[in-house]
Amino acid sequence: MSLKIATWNINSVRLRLPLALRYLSEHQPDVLCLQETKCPDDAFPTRDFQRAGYGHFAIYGQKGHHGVAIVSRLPLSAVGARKFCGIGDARHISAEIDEDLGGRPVRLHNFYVPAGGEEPDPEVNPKFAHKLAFLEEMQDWFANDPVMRDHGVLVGDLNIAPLEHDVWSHKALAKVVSHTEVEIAALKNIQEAGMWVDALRANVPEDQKLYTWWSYRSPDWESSDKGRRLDHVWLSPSLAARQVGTTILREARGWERPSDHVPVMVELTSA
DNA sequence: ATGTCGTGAAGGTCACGA
Repeated sequence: MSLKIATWNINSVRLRLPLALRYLSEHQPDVLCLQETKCPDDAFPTRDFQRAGYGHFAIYGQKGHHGVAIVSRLPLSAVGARKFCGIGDARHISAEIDEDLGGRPVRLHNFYVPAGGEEPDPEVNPKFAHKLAFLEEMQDWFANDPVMRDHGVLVGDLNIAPLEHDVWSHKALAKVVSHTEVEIAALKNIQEAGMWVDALRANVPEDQKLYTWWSYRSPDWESSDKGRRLDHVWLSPSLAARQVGTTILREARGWERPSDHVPVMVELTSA
């Protein structure tokens, strides 16, 4: 037996509901974490997910922008949504998955980290300052709250591609928001504070290119392949030992009216 | 530097965020 957890920045859950249902049907994750749902909670398409066998929800959305949700066929409990930087802008939700994995439930965190705007200078760009403050608060939280990081899975669109081969050109993107030194250092600090293990890179050597996002602005995304690894799955040590594998569904970028991000899944063994 | 999406509030297109 195993537990399969997926994460996907879907860029509007209502517009792309058919794609979400297709993904669930074809790949059968137990739990799907969504970002950029762009959907108020009372308009979330729970009925459609229920019909597909996913009847448990943890939702934190708002009108227009951002928004996160956990859609599950397993019961969820202890749902929490943390407001970072004193702003309730629907960027984090967590829940416990009541599935026996080594004798205790799994704590799942679903994040949508601020994109950070264009200019990588917190002095002139308040969006970049917000991103850095958000990352620092994540670090403090996981450093100081062992319960929140214990037996945990952290997923989401972290909007940072940390390694050289997490972007199509390390040199071209050195000063582009998502791959700057200061962001990469901040992400590393969070990882260390929470003792998180990077599950995607556990299966793919660091010298191989690995992407989860391709810009809409490139009409030939597949041939030019100028991607970035912005979406992540992190595991606490107790769960890293249970990892079976990960899958990045690159083909979903070529689906009709796609998101610019593709679904990412991790499989954990319960044996 | 360019490019393309989705949403909301207007108002029959544009601003904004990404």
